[in-house]
Formats: sequence, C-alpha cells, structure tokens
Amino acid sequence: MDFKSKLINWYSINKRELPWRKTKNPYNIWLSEIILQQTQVKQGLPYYVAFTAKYPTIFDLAAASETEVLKLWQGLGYYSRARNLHATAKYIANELNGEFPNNYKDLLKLKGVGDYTASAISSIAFNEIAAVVDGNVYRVLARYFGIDTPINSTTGIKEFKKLATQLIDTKKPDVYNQAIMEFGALHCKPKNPNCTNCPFETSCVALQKNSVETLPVKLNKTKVTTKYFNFLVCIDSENRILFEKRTHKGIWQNLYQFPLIESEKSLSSEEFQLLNIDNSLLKTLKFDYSLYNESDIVHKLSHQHLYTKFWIIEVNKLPQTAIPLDSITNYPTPVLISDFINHFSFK
DNA sequence: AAGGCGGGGTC
DNA sequence: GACCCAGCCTT
Repeated sequence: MDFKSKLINWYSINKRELPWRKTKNPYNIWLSEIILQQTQVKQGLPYYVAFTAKYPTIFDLAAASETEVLKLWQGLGYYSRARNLHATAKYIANELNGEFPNNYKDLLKLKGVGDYTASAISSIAFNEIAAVVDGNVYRVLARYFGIDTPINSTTGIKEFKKLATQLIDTKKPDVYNQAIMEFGALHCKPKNPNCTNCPFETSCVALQKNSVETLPVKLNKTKVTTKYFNFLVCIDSENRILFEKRTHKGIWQNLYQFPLIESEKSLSSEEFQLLNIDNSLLKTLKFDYSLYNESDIVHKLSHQHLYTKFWIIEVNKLPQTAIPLDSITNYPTPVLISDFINHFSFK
C-alpha cells in the first residue's frame, strides 16, 4: 500500500466521530474550520455545538450583532476569528445571497480564510483537490520524509505545500486531508508518538534515523512581555458599574472590560492612590477604594504575561455611561475579566 | 520576513 | 517552565 492508502486505512479504523464530519454543508465546514484554527478539537467542540444551535444557517449568523457573536466566542481566544467570521457571514448572506464560494480560489478571498482553511473547505465540502497543510501535516510529513527545513520559513512553507499536493489522494481529497490531520493529532503526536505500533514503522525516515523527537524544526520563539494592569471596578449606590469596549487594536479588540490603568510595575495601595489624583475619571468623584487581590493575578497569554490587580471603587453616583450590574454578563469579556466577575461577590 | 494575536492541554 | 494546537493578518 502507498502512503495515502495506508493513511486512509488508518483513518477508517481510528477516526473520531465529530459533528462536522456528518455534513457536507459548507457553512458548517467553514464554521468548524475557523473554530479549529490553532485550537484543539476538545476545546473547540462545545463552541461548534453552541454556534450551530444558535445560528443554524449563515443567515442566522449574519443577522446577529458582533457583540452577540463575540459573547458566544468568549473564552476561545484569537477573537479576530469571531469578528472575521461575522463579517464574512454578512458578506455571504447579503452580497452572495447566501451562496457559499465553492472553490479554493474564491474561498481564499474571504476574511479569516487563508491557505489552510480554503484548502480544507474546498476539499471537504466540494471535493476539490487542495492539500491542507496544518500543524499536524507539517509534523507527519517532516517525520515520514525526514525533512528538517524549518516549517515556518518561507522555503519550508512552499516545500511542504508542494509535497502535500503531490501526496493527496485525488479520488478522495476530502477523506485524505482529514486522515492525515487526524493521524497527526492522535498517533503522530508532538510528544510520545506511537512509533512502536505505527503503519509507517518500516518507511518512516525519522524513525529509522532516530530523529522523531527533533522533527519538525521550527524557528522563532515568541518572546513574552510583561504588563501591569489595574482594573477599576467602579460601582455606585444604584448597583451600576463602569464597563467599556476595547476599541483599539491589540488584544481583546471589541471585548469589554472595567476601566483599565496600565502601570510600569505592580502598584501598592499608596501608589495607586497617588495615581488617581490625575485620573480624569475619578477626579470628580468622591470614592472609597479597596484592593480585591493583594497578590497579582497573573494571566498568561502566548506573548504577554499580565500582572493584574482589581481595585474595588465605591462611589455615590456614576455617570450615565455606567451599566446595570445585572447586565454585565451580557457583554463579551476576556477570561481574565469573566473569572473575576464569577468569583467576586457583588453586593 | 517577522511579530501580534488567547486560552487550554501536555509533559 | 517549554511547547503545541484543523492559522491569519498586518507591518
């Protein structure tokens, strides 16, 4: 048996039952692929279930507000995916009369759809011969062929795409693409791959050369920056609270949070008080404040470590921009904020 | 070509 | 801690 046949054979025996494998509907395939970008199946699955339940068709998704979509996306991360998902849904529903682009070239034009996702949708939903190259494919091919070209270099990207295109089963591109990804996810894993019971035991170059552990090669470690966040949890006597939208570019764009003061270091209560003398928000208000967490809550993103303090500020009356405390759970927020809301006892 | 963008899981 | 995940976008 050749490479593709062994892979498809392994897949037929070992594949998981997943909801997006029961359909050829491009809307559902697209939704699953966006959710699964840089996200493991276990983490993305409940979101797929929730989205298909609330938005059965692309018209339902298009009719929603961005805030509503972000709320359902809350906790999944990489929120530009949700913003692009919603924008693309509106585009397809309104400009294309709900008719999904049906080929790689046209799919690639959609917001949030790159080479991988266009290949996945066109092959799985439309049986187009377009090879997917995701993290699993890089790993499987790098090991099987013993390729040490860095997978995130320009030459590496081209080399692996070319190889994947040569290997794809042109009769069953949909099955083949899912098979190689599933094989990478379940069998040819990053750590402790199951090499002792592998259909490619005799043909895997990395296994013969004892280089399974070192492949694939990847360059450029992301450097982590540290930031200090001070959230102002301002509550008035009418149980209203300040909550605002992060409109600027950067992390958590269009999600909501308490007013934020970033500082150069972790602040003591005295330093925080000095800071507030010049704060335009608090200048005009008489208030009492206390600190929710004595030691910083450390929220780790892939590229930022956020050392966070929540300052509880009680005032008599907040401006009209404040929202009722009861409504706070309607807004999409970062996990850092929703964790606080879930643990803090509002009076 | 390089860096930004989340949160959770594994070892 | 380091690394990874059905990557994409901007600069």
